[in-house]
Amino acid sequence: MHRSDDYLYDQIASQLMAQILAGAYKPGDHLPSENELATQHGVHRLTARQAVTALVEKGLVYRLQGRGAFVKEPKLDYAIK
Amino acid sequence: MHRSDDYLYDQIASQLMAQILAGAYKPGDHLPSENELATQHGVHRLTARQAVTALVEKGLVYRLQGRGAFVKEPKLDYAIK
Amino acid sequence: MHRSDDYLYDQIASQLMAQILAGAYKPGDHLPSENELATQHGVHRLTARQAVTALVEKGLVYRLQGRGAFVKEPKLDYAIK
Amino acid sequence: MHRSDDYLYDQIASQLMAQILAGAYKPGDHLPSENELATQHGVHRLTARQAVTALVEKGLVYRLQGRGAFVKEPKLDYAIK
DNA sequence: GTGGTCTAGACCACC
DNA sequence: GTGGTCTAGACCACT
Repeated sequence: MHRSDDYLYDQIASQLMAQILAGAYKPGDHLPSENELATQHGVHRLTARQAVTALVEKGLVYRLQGRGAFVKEPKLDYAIK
Repeated sequence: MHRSDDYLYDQIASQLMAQILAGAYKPGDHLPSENELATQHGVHRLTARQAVTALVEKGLVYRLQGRGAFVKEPKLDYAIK
Repeated sequence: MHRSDDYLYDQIASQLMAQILAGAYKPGDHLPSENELATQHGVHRLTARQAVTALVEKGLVYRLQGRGAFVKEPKLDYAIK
Repeated sequence: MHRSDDYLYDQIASQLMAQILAGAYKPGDHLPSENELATQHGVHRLTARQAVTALVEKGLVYRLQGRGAFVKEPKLDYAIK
């Protein structure tokens, strides 16, 4: 098990999650693309991608092929985590 | 959506799954390492890793850091899928 | 049916083909990537991609996933076309 | 406290350090990978890794994730050690 | 022009 | 010696 934020992708994921929870990205909003995230954070696209994947696994966002990643409609459960 | 086996990792995953269901790898058994799978199939380790990840997501195997990947004890649900 | 060079991708393909036949790219050589071709010709990457695809279909080059496109060893048949 | 060169990794580190100070590896140069060092010296990769870590701690080299280890620009301080 | 897959090869964390 | 992360950069599938 690893502590959160030990890794680059965790840091990026945490930051995005904070922005989502703060309402900077609202349900249905388009997240920055993997390329944008990579450029913004100075990492490779795959690392940015891992961050988005982490949020998908947390149930905060979903991806559409060829479209991008979007904020999910909150379900009661992710305020609890 | 993509058809199964369109991709290399799907092919490897399908083959491993078949072997697990056929009993070639039994619950608790150690799967070949990512490096072995990569060598056997002539792919990069990451592609082999994606195959194992697919099986993890299907609930057929689990991973232990520094140890390897192992066949799960079957639960009633994966005969159904 | 369309006349050759009606389309941008045909022009790019023709140019690449000329370079290959002239020996600027030799068998086994790595062609410029789709991104490079797109930038060089000021076109969308998809257009550059179509050019390379045309050469693949002509049998002049082959692609390797994650590697790029390479000039084929000439076989008797492509002098005929 | 241990005497230098009591351990394999110290011997490898000393050797690398000598090569750096002799200019065989110059500032910015890429050191051999951990795997190469392990093979060259017939040791386990972890041992090779410890050697590089020792040089990092001495301030002679730095590591970049996914890239390798590189010789540092000399700063006044490592003549002192 | 996005996300999806793949190659190549490195270091990191753990057993 | 395994899986985990990361870089670099390519092609693939889809909108």
